[in-house]
Amino acid sequence: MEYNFREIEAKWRSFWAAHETYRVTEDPSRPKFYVLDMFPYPSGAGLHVGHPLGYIASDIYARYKRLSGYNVLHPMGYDSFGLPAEQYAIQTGQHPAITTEQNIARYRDQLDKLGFCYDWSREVRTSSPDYYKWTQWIFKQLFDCYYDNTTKKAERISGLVQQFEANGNAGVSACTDCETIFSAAEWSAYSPQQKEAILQEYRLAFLADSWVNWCPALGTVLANDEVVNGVSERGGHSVEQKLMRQWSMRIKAYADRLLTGLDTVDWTDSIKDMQRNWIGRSEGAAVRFKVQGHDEEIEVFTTRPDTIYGVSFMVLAPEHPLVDQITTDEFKEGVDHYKKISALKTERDRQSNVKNISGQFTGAYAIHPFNGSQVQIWIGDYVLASYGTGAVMAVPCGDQRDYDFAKHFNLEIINIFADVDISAEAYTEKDAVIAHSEFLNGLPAKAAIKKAIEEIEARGIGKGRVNFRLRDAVFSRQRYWGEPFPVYYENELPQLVDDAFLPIELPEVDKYLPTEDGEPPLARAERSAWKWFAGDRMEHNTMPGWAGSSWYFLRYMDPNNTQEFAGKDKLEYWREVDLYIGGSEHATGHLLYSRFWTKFLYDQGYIPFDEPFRKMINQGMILGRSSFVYRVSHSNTFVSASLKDQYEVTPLHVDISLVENDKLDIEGFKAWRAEFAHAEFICEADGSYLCGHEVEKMSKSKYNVQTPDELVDKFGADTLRMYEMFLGPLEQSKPWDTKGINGVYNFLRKLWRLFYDQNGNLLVTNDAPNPESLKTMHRTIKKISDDLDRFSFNTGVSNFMICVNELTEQKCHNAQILKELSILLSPYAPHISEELWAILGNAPGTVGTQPFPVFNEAFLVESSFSYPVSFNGKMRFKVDLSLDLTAKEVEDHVMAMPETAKWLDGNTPKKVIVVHGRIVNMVL
RNA sequence: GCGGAUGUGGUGAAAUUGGUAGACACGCCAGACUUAGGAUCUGGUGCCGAGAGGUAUGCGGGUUCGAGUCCCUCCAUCCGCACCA
Repeated sequence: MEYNFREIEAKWRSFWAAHETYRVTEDPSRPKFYVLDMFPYPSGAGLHVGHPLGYIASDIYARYKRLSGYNVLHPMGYDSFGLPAEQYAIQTGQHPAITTEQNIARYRDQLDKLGFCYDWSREVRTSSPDYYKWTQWIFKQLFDCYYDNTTKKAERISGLVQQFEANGNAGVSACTDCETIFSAAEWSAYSPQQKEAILQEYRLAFLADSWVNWCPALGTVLANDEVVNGVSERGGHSVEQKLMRQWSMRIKAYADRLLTGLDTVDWTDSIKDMQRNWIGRSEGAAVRFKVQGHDEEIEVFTTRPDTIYGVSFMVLAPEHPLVDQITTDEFKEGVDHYKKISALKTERDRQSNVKNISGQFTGAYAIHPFNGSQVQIWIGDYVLASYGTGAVMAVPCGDQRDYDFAKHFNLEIINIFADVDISAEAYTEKDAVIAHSEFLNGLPAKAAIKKAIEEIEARGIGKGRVNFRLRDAVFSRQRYWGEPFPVYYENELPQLVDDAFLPIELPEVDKYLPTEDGEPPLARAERSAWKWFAGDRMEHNTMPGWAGSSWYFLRYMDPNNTQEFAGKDKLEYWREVDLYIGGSEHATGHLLYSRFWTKFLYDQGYIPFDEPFRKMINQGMILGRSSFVYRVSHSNTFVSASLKDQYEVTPLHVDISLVENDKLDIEGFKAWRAEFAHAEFICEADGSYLCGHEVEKMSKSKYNVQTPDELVDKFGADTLRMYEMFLGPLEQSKPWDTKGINGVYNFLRKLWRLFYDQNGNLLVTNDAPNPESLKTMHRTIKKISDDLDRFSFNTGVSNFMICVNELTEQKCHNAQILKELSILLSPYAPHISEELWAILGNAPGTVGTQPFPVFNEAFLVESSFSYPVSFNGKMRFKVDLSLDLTAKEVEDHVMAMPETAKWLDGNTPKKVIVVHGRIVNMVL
């Protein structure tokens, strides 16, 4: 009887479903373990073989932890709001909910085929009203809180208002954009509109006019992490800077804690560093410069206050609010022109023209706060409006960009470094001694920075300050398929919808496009289309994709709770995710936002932990292996790979299903597309057409997508699971190649043959296991658990192969051994393990809840060791010696051997190193 | 430019603490068997060499009895960030 994976896998899939084998409930008597996958966006293309890589690893680990006695939470769901379903809706008019539903069904089917042990009763979907009710609820809490720098946590706005009423805002230390200082009396005199405008500058979720990444092609704003190389991450459309009234999240408030929290989690250095860079903490000082002839002052941020005597000019961002005020009539035209050009430039243009120095003098002068000299004020787009104060003090001798700017516009360069040559470039190291700088003279940079800040503060012209690159995250999108805000407007004041009326559900609209006047799609909804409506209008924006994914891991703990986002007892039991597996592409998006929300919910006492993901592993990307045919230019003739250099050719992607071992299925190719029906071929000598190949990202457009479905169909889920693990270390990215899958398939068949012979006779015996087999088994137990503990799934598969090879050699069909092997293998290959477990006479469906086999070192004890004997570190021969021999006895034995005499060639070794049970080395 | 990672056979890779480099598998070569199968079994397979042997973990150096592993210089590839003051 052959290994019939089709029958076996179908049988156990339905058994597990019928018996709810993987359902979990809270159980205080057992320790918990939470294993989480990054939930997928259910796209129309379905899963390719790259997607399940991480899911397989986490599934193996979850099963391993279950065997080890843990109560394991291992859920799955869908990040089901998003762009593709909406684009499809725009094109076809079909409601995105329908597309989403279909895609989810396809995903579920594909996931089920792989035999994952998800507790599907806990499934979440971000687009389900039962779920986004709580996304809206969390938004409300963020709206109703501010960040208090004194208590170092989020606090309620009502407390802030009390402070304003009692003392104004002078004594409040909060994370805010508010620069106005007001007294209690002034506060109470403000109109409701004015009060709300001020509160918006404190709220953690707030409305503000801000410079945003506007993507005209998508008709929406994008967050910084959604803009890559100056174009939109999705679709690659150009992005420009625009001042718009948008919802934002004051993530800056958490910058410091997001940074320090990284020290407490077990993530890779690369992800941590990406987040650190993204947060971009820099220490320095804010210094105010007076503008000659104006009351206004310009504040700059610098990390090098020690170089302040090197300031020879100042540069403002073109968008800086004071530019118009200070520009003199003479330069007005030039400044206006420059501002216009900058505004038209897309983000990409600004980035790609790094070496293009441009700027414009404003005609205004600032007064140097220490030496009183006049410094020209310029505008230039190398200064960013959104970083620091949007203005810099230019120190050409110490900053290369300032240096280049000064050279280009022939501005003064003052050298304030002792014994440093700056004739060719700026000196940017922090190790020079400061000169020509009055009270800073003779100090090395580090001491000078400290001294300069003290002096700046003493003179009241500025302050030491820590600045972050991290910007507040834009939180609204001009889209249909996202969470509606629980907000309505009265006299243009945003009002929160009462909890009792949540969720605010998406209203039906006639079209999914923005309105003719550029309003978001929700503006199309009739008043009656809203199930709940108040005020003058509802909020028309929707939340971004990262809203729902910032807290989904909490909902799995209590997915059907209608009273809370998750019950206190459940949160207290499951706590943070113990193991999170997913791609590293979310380093500065999802992984930062979910940490932010977690810290906020912790501050407000809703959850008992402030980091969501204790340990994270980032699986590598599985790349596709694309195949190419080579079309001779201006013809319908294709030339085989080895001959292509003799022609002028264009490579074309060809569907990998038409190619086997680089050989093209010519008839299939002709039938593939009408344009190729009459193609001619210039072939190899043997008449075959060879394709070229290249490793690329897997994508539909490259025709290199391999779906798991066809492989499951051909080889079974257990084989695919093990093969994906066998490919190499989980974290490494690797090209997909099915060549080796036979090896894994053969392994499972070989395993099967330990149970049945070719004629279907059961071979299992019940006699006592022999010592050899026990040794094999216990060595395997040790290796498999060690491999799992260090997430080395690929060597795990190898060790199973070694084990089965050895047992086959030993003709071992012993029930006790095979029983342990079935348990051991069940995390990797759950279907066949259940089958074998049942064959051995155990209760069906219970292999996954057995105790993990106990390693007994006694079976491994060896009496002798084959010592490698090396000379000057080169191994020459081996000798079997008893492990009872002492080092001296080993040495004596080896010295007496004829082989030793041969290699010594008459010499006496200077030294003989004997490491007991390891090696003998002679030093000549 | 800054930060992170990775370089080992024809291929995917292994070597967890410095101790036999290449486990396991693919592929390839030779053979056996046969109900000719994507089957199974046996032997071989880093490179050079007929062999003895030599040589080999990106390059070059160092530490050590002994280095893929530790230290230094350099090179290449991949990923992330990038006018961040």
